[in-house]
Amino acid sequence: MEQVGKFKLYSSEEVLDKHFGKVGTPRRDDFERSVASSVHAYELGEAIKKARLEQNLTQEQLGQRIGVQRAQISRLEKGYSISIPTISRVFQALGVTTATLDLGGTIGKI
Amino acid sequence: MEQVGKFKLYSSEEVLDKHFGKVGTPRRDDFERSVASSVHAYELGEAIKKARLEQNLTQEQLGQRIGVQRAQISRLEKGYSISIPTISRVFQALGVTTATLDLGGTIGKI
DNA sequence: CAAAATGTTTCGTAATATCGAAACAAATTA
DNA sequence: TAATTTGTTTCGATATTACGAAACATTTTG
Repeated sequence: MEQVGKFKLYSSEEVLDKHFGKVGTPRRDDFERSVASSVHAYELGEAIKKARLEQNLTQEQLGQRIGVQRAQISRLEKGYSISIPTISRVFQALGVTTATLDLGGTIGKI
Repeated sequence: MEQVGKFKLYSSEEVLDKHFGKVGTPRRDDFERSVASSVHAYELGEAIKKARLEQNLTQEQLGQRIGVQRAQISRLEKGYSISIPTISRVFQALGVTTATLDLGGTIGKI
């Protein structure tokens, strides 16, 4: 692992070892045989939604915290593209300080 | 910590505990007295540059891997805003699978 | 030092993302 | 079930980001 300012960079091996175990272990072998998955904005939206619901907030209420309509929160949760500044604002409003994005595999629209 | 698809969510406390130690320890107390820092695109650019140089690649060569001019790589490393799909493509081209972005504190232009 | 390679910046255009308004849909509550 | 609340979608306007071309600057190499 490597630190650059606030960013930590991991090699593919490090991430795979950590998430699926070393090469030769069952889980890792399963992974190696599988197709690499993509990161989708959808998943990011799911994360936002989950965090919001755990705090029993409506989209309206979350929207008020960052100054947008509930329609906009809906769009973000549905995964219709989202930028880093927006991610920041939303997660900050939810008190979530860090989000880890796995950027490996085939990357689609996010 | 909480997992939502490929995303891990941490509370502010978890992140602070991990990075600076529990409340009461010297490092943490130093942090508590300090001003929360921002995430800047600059740092992300620094991370890209560092990863690129470690592989002895020129901006031209990295650009070829993702199909852009060296001018574009320069801009990304300089931190003139960068989107998630772009982060994905660049880090993937560099073989970096995961980047952790700390989204807490006051977020500036990124 | 001269030439080549590498990195930076500006300009302009194209592609993406933001987001309110307002209609529509689904879920909740009285 | 009727009313209200909550969530979704479309439309259109505005803002932001991507990025080539090309000029300029810096660094490296012969």
